[in-house]
Amino acid sequence: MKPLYHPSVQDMTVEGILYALADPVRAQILAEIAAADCPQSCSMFLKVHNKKLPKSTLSKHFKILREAGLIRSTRHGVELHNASRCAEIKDRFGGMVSEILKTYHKQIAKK
Amino acid sequence: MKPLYHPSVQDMTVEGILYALADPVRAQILAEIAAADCPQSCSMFLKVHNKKLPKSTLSKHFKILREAGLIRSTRHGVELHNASRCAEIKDRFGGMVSEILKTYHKQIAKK
DNA sequence: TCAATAGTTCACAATATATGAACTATTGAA
DNA sequence: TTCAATAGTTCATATATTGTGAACTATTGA
Repeated sequence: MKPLYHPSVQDMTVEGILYALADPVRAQILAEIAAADCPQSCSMFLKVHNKKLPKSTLSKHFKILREAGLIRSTRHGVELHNASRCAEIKDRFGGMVSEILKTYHKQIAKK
Repeated sequence: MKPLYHPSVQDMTVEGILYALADPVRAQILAEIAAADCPQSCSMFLKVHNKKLPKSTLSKHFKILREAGLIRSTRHGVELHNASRCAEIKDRFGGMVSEILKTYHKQIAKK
């Protein structure tokens, strides 16, 4: 299988991150990955979110998060483990990303 | 002329703001409006940025910022004055928006 | 070897975007 | 008043992007 592309921190861009997080589904995926204490598989979201999304769509969401630099995906057997890169990117983007997730969280809580 | 739509703060969304700011041109427009001490016209950007963008495109960028809730546009004679709504939205979104602009600024400075 | 599972890629229909051209609104001057 | 100039919007449409079912690849365990 083609290796998964992960940008280095210096190749990441603000616009790439904002594009990735402008979709509430992706923001929620990142929030759940960041909140979990172990890496999460893609299929976990299919189950948790009740298969509302086709898996090709979910796969693409993960790819966008990965190529924006927000998550790191590593293969473990048949599945991918997705971990947040928040710690790694903190110097350059961390405050922004956590503000975004925090503000989404407030918005969801309000509804 | 059709009145310009401005959402109330409670009708604004995180995704709408991120969508608007995921475009570096729009982020720069907002940064310049927020940094200026008086409201800025749309055509000012045409001049400052050397007419690199068609005015229909620029008009659309302003509309997106406006309808995301980030700027307020008021007609003064033949032109629109655009002012940042940062103060007004600070409670709900201010930290996020200023982090985004700050992070863009760092990115531009680095290049 | 084969079935099961996880995820990706492909194809393409549906949707969104950018921009030149035409249009509307306002002003100031003749 | 009319008219030209200026600011900005809207329209039409060509181009690009997105979402998704179907087909495919990779890995594992039986």
